[in-house]
Amino acid sequence: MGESLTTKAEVIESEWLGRPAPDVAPDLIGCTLVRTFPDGIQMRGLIVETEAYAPGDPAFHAYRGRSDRNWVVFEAPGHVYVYFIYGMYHCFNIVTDVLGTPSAVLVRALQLEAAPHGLTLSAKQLDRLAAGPGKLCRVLQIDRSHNAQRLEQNATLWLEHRSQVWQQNLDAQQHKIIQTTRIGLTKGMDIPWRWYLSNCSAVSKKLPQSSLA
DNA sequence: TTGGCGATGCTG
DNA sequence: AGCATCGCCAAT
Repeated sequence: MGESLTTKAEVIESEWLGRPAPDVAPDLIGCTLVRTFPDGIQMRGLIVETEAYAPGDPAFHAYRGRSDRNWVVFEAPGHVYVYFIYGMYHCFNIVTDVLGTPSAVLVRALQLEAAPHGLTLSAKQLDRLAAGPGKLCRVLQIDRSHNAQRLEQNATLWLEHRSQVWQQNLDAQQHKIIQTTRIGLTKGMDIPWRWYLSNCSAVSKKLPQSSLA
């Protein structure tokens, strides 16, 4: 009974990520990011907001070619690209598409399954802990030491596919995936490569530039 | 409720 | 100099 609804979480393989970032980014909404800390404790969060960065995109770090910072986004799908910004934040990206084609998805927000150990939080407080790319990295303790690592099961970071229940709810339009323009950019502001889960309080609240007109 | 700005340091 | 950010504080 209920067998079809309790199937084990399926790990996302690099082959699944071997597509253009604007195809992968919406598909990652509803998937789960799993972080294992050095002490073995795991933290899990539903991906609720993503942005795509792809060749020819003036907002992409790789727009002007390979550099010491961005070389990882030219690697095979399934690598992690972490960069440091504004002197105090890290941003976590998933490398997609084929080897040699710079392509990445910025993971902007997670809905955490549980509060970090020792913290007692309301659901609302919990939803704000990883609501934004910098906050996400802070709570998951992701920094440049994770750059160029591979996403695979039992590594420090890996991905799991949408659960059947989540997919069924999406199909039944219990929730929706909204597409908009990206956030915090001075170039490529017209490209609608941001996706987020509707009615989710774990999505970052900031509005894209284009919605200000 | 919204908007402007400072903190902070790496990158090209 | 500019930046794929965030939280504070002032103005509304």
